[in-house]
Amino acid sequence: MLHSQLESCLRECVQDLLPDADLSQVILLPCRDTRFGDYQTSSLIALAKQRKLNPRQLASSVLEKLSLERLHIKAELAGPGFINFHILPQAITENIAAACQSETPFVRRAKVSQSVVLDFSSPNIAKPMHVGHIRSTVLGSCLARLHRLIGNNVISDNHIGDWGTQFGKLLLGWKNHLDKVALEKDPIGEMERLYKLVNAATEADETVLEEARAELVKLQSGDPENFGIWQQMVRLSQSQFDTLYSRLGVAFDYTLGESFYNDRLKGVVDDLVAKGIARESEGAYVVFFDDKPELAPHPAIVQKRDGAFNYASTDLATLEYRTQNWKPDQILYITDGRQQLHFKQIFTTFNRWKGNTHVKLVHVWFGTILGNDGKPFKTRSGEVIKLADLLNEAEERALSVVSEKNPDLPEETRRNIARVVGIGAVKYADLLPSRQSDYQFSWDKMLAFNGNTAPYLLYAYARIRSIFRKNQDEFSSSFKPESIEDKDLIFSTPQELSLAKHLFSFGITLEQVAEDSRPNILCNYLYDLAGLFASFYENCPVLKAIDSEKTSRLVLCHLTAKVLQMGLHTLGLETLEEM
RNA sequence: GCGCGAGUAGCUCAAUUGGAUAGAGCGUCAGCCUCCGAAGCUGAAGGUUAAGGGUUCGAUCCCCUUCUCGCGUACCA
Repeated sequence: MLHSQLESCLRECVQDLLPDADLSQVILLPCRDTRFGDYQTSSLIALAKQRKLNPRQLASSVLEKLSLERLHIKAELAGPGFINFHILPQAITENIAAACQSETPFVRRAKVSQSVVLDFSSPNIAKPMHVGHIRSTVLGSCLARLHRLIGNNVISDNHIGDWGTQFGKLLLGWKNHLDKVALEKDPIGEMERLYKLVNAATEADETVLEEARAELVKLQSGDPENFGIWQQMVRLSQSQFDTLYSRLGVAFDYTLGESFYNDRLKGVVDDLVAKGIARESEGAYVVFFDDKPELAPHPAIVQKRDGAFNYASTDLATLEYRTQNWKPDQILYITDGRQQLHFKQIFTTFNRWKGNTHVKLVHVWFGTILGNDGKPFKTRSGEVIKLADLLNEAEERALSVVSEKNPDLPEETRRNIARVVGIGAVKYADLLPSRQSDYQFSWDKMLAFNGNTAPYLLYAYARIRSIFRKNQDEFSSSFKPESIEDKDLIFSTPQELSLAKHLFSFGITLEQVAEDSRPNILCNYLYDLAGLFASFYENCPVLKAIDSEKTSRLVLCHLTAKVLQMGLHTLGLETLEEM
């Protein structure tokens, strides 16, 4: 990989000159403004400053020591102490030819494979998955794919909400008001109806609430009848989840819900109390954070006054289980930003409880999806939007667009295109905004065929595939990328050069995404790639070119398609041969 | 009150975490189909990055003050 080779060279030079320098501070990045060069480092300015050296002088001594002939890169000193690097033509052909040999071109596998646990999606039993589950599910599965692609070891775990006080009301409703026909037809809808029914009744009548509590206590103490009903509710819900996950192309290695940790909760709290981490306060067991100013006003309850456990105790038990059984290097929790305080409490408590385990705990939080009015996205009547309805509408809208643009395609083909485009558009629209900000949901923007959208990227891919179909039909020539050598290649137009160089940055982009769990960086990279391809496509005829020019352009098409496909798959999108 | 976010072109959003002249899409205006998919491409106009101060070679980004909005803040997750 050109970038990492160059960065290593740079670091070696710095080490020779300043043996005690922290090399992780020496960073090489693709140039923002390509007029200056292809790669740039500004690290030497900072380094010189720390040591009270003249930045330009330091940069110039580094420059003298750098020998880049082997890499075919030209370097120059600029401004207050930048070094700009220009990729020479030989480096481009060599690296493009090398990429042709790879199954995953331009991707750099991790030197040391990390073990990463991802906690995402986490829907609740007996409730429909709704718009609020999109971001966690889409972002989480994207990160899982990303870590696998760059060579990490991934364990995804769906921590479903299958235990809690709501089951008292559900059980009461199930026993007294269950409509078996409705349950058959729409299990989640029926369970939701039961919950709402009983919930309303409890508000009107105190005794109903008592009955519900009694059912909950029976469930918790292992009453066979209630346990059996609960199992049914879990099974019915899980099958609905599975339907949605399959539409979304999402899979989990484990589904260990809250109930899995039931029999560990008491032990967790006992241990916390024994170690002096939690203590009794106002009847509850509570962890205080007096030594941490930001958390001092926010103690965490690990066992409620009525003796019940809550999500803090469950999350601690879960964390203990995961670290003991899976020994991960990192655990990523992909949830709503509103849980920031909760996870700060959990992480702090866990570190105090288990000492300094090496596991890195990260709360990957995200903002809210808003409607056109800038308020949380709801239906007109104020209801939460169900995920299934959202996906249906996305596919319907996509189908009507495809049918309008391409009426001659058979219906089955159009439906498949609509599926890929519709679901892809939902996912892409969710991953594109920087995750910590809220974003405004818009069908029109999402399914537009221009701008930074899924359809635009899928279109770029489909156009490339169309070139290869035509190449075979009309020219009956077969194209074998694996037999390409650098001497077969020549790139001369600015469009070819920009496109080729942008391909080189795929690997570093993936690493940046993994570093901060920010897929929008990948979205923007792919959008730029598609844009560069589009202008290459306008300016550089492929099939009409001859000899090495044609080969070179076919290679660029091939690698662009490959990178687009890898990138889109990482985001969770399928690709289409035609659309 | 405290904490976490957000405030960037008319609108919706970016900006490689301190880099050189802040970028896209929509909308507006002007061009490009006897040419591999026009679902595309090229160009123009549009900015005191909420306001003010500070740090330095350099600030949308870091620090301080102020304003506006969202979320969280002892027993729901």
